[in-house]
Amino acid sequence: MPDDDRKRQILDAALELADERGLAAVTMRALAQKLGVTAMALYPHIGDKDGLLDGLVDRMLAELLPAVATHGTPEQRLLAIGRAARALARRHPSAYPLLLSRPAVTPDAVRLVDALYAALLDLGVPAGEVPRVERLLSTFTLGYATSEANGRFSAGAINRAQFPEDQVPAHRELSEVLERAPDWDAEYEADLADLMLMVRTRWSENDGWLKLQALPE
Amino acid sequence: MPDDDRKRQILDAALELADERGLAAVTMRALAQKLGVTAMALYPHIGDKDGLLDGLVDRMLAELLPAVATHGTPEQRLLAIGRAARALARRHPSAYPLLLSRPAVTPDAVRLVDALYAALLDLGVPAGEVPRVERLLSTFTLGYATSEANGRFSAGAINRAQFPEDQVPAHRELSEVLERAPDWDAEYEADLADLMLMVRTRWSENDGWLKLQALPE
DNA sequence: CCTTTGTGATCTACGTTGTAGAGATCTACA
DNA sequence: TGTAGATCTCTACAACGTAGATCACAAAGG
Repeated sequence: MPDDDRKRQILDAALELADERGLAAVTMRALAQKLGVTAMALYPHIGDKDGLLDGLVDRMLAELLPAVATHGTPEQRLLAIGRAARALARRHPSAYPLLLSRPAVTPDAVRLVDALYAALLDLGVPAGEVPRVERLLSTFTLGYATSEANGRFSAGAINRAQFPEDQVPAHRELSEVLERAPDWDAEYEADLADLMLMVRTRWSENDGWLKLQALPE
Repeated sequence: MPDDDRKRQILDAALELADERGLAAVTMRALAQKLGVTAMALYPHIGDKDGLLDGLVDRMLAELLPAVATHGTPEQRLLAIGRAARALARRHPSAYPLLLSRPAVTPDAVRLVDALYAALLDLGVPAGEVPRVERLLSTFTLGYATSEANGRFSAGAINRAQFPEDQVPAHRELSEVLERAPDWDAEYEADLADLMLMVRTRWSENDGWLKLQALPE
């Protein structure tokens, strides 16, 4: 039974490696060298490469956990986690996308989800909808930072010019807006605000204000 | 200058391979064997492995493009694209996550984004906010299917039991709900509905109804 | 007819990856 | 001193992406 402290050392080094040189640079050999051992020395601690990546997910979630607060309004608590998630993504842009692609079932992960459930319940979201809304919010949060990290966003302006403009009328109409480089921090904050508005509008503080209309077929 | 038909043949085979045996099974050698040639024969057509994956992104976006409609209300048009995106993810669960991790700058990609821009403009979203809202919606759509494909969602019930229940009070409160296996189709539809509600609430059909409050610090 | 040209595919080979398997080294307690 | 258990090392292998050189063959020009 390997030492758990050693495992954390390994995961810390792996995360550092990912931060410095990208996820692709996290190879068994490179990681081992950083720790002054052989690649094979890692296996008893982390299982295999997949186990290492799962460990990174845990490691990051643990880093996110302090953002869970018990004081404040439920909305404040949701926002705190949302903001902490983005801060985490900023610190570990290469590793963060792993959160989207690997299920997290560690105690820390469950605790985090529990905090989100609790906040949503406090906000007035009916129990039957809470897990769904949690998935909606966490999916957005993880997807957004993943998109940022992988450059999905920042590649629009390049080849817009090479288009016959009448094929992309909306782009033309928005050309002035599209010139400006977005402020991603402000954008994320605005997104959070909209999502909070959505939750509030839908369920709390306004019973009967709006009824969800049936969606058009 | 290699033949473009050949390139599409290769991409079709690669997508099929990914659908059948997962993205990890899409190796140069395996793909070449499926086509009855050598691995090196692929290079003139697709560049390199990265080019192949970019090609898969294009291939999938092309498959999504027919969902772009010019008739119907803007809301109907947004929903049509959202639903088509999920159908695409169902058809190509292994390859779909690539859409989140690779910028798409092909003509097809721009055309798709243009359709989303146009619908949002028609819905009354102010020009300055349209790109942001497009990113919000597409991020959710891509992230959701990616989460589904990678099993991020369907792993909660397993180890909830092994917890000291007082550490996860919200889970306990929701235990009945969490027992039920979610209907993912219905959930996605409900998410789309909520996001549509968000857009409508925020900008259209209700000027002055709701003012976005400043977010708590 | 032969030759040239060019486009694909092939063959071989290299460095890197994850990891299996066997052995070495060290610690601690009898 | 000897033995047990844990930790690391050494060696080796199959599979990966791909560089470089070669080859097959169809179309075009004389």
